[in-house]
Amino acid sequence: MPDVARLAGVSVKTVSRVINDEPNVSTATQEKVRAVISDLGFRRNDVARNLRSGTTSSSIGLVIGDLANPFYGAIAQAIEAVAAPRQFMVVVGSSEEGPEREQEVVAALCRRRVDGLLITPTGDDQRYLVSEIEMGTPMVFLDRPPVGAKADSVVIDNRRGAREAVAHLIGRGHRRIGVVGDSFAISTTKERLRGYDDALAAAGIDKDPAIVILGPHDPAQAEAATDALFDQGTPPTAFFTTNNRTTVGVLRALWRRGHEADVAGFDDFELADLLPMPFVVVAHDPAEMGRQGAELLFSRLDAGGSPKLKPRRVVLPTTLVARGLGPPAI
Amino acid sequence: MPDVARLAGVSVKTVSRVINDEPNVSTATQEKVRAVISDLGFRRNDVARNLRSGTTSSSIGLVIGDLANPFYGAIAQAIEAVAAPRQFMVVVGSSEEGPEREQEVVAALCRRRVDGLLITPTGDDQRYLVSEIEMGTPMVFLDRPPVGAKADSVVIDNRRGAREAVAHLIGRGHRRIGVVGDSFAISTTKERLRGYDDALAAAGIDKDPAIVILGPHDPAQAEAATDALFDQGTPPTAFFTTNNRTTVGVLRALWRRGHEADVAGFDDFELADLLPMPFVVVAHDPAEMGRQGAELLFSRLDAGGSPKLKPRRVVLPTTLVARGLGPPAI
DNA sequence: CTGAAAGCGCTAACAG
DNA sequence: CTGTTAGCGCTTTCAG
Repeated sequence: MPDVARLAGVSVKTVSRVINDEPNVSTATQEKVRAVISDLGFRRNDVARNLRSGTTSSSIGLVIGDLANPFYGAIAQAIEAVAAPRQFMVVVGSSEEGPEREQEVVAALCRRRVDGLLITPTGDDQRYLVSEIEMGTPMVFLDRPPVGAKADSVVIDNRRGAREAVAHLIGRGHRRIGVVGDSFAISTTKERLRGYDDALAAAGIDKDPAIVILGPHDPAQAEAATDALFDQGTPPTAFFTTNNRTTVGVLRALWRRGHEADVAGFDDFELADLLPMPFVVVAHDPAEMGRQGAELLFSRLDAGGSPKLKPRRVVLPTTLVARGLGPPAI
Repeated sequence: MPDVARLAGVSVKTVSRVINDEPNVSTATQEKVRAVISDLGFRRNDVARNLRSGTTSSSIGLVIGDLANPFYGAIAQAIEAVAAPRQFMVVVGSSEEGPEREQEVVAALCRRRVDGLLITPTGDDQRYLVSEIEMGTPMVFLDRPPVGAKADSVVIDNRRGAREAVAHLIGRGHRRIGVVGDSFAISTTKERLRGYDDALAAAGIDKDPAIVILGPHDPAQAEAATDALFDQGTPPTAFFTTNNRTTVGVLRALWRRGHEADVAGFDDFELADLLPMPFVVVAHDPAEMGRQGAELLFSRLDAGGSPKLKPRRVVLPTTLVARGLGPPAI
């Protein structure tokens, strides 16, 4: 920038004025400066700019699980769509590897002084964030609320969605309903299981822990778990699955085995409508989660980031939808 | 940091040494400093740090299309996985809205002084990047090579993959093979179409432009295009589709119409194996594309970013895979 | 082993 | 309309 100033025969401040479209620069000077700028291929350094003005880095951090999972991809996409028009960039870090990684990523993002954080928590303890929150970094939790820290969150009505799904299976005459779900350490799994319990209790059905398998994290593991359920004891006549990964696995196993059971799964997914057997899903809108989370974060930022506004919590609705081909399962 | 120094009774340089694990600090001093740091909740400001040391921001920019598309999601995920162990963050910007947006995002990323760029180009003209490349910003193009600029790229063997797919349809006896594809402005569409032409030519079949529809950008549009092909003139007996979006649309239409034609589609996708009709896909590995692209970028960075190493080009292979249920279509 | 001074590239605050 | 001076928070350089 001093180079530009020298060649244009003006002061650095004038150059600064020109590149920031500030008023009070004569048109002649402007043109001279712009000419030199394009001559030199000069580009403003936003890092230094933000350092000086101190307040904003015009970037938000996104801590998220596997982007290859369309669920997370949709969230990320929606966030970027909200950030872009505001000239904010999104810095992403994967939390998939576990709670330690989550903390590392958050720390790295804070060191870079992102203006705010959007977090899909992995661990079940966010106390490590309280000091950060108190220091005034706005953050919004997506999909799962923070544990041990007060912050905004956007979540799904997990319990109700699960209850409706399982009640639907019961309504179809099932009394022995197995579960194939992701790790119980994940709070959404817990909530969805609570909905399962609710529905059983409401129908006066005793829960049989032997047909509840928690842990499978991808379709292959869920498929194996389903087989295990059939190969020992009295198999379930229907399955409830806690997310799209496990739903896919269970459907695969059932298809292979000749569709021996009904299925109700949490999360909708593409092509669900074209799978060769009927089932139902608890549908919701991941993009809406990203969108609302980002809006929430920006409303905090616009409000000047006073950390003492009480945490807001948005709960997104679910709907039970019939999927798959064949006689509708709803 | 001056605060920390004062309270610890040392100089800022010593604090700097401690937070960077530099040698030559007595254990006693270290402990004193660390104590004050955690007392104050001090966090190193990486922005300022990078400003001074000038060289690296420890971040790479990713300009990519819709992250909600699993194809792009897989790429992004793989890139993050390569960057994370090197302590690099990934700053993402969506290019989906078109070439202008692509340029804006790239400019914003460069102003932030990312160390390198990974780009999935939207436009068909990257001449705007030559000055940036000459200034020494390493960049790698993914999925499509740059036009009008010299840079590394990782692409798929589009032409060969398409040729094999269409040859396969011909081998099954088809001579009237329709195309439903994304915009011809996208270079991958062009290449895949060239493969289609190759296969027809090799079999001595005349191309009928009336059954080649280019433009559909999502499944719904592709579905409508398929219907249009059936509702006017002599319909094709088989379809070639240029990406997973259009494949899904065509399959939807065919299923609705009672599977009146064979299909070969570019790109594999989840659950393809469970769809209720047989078809083939040109499979490849998007994650591998992201991984290799990121590795390429880092190898440039490690090499000090000398812009004059000649551009490398990685071409990823494809395989023809039978998908769907029913009598194998391969 | 430790510190003082200079400065990264830019903008804020105040002059002219 | 334009310029000068300071300084963002840190690291580099060189001197103790």
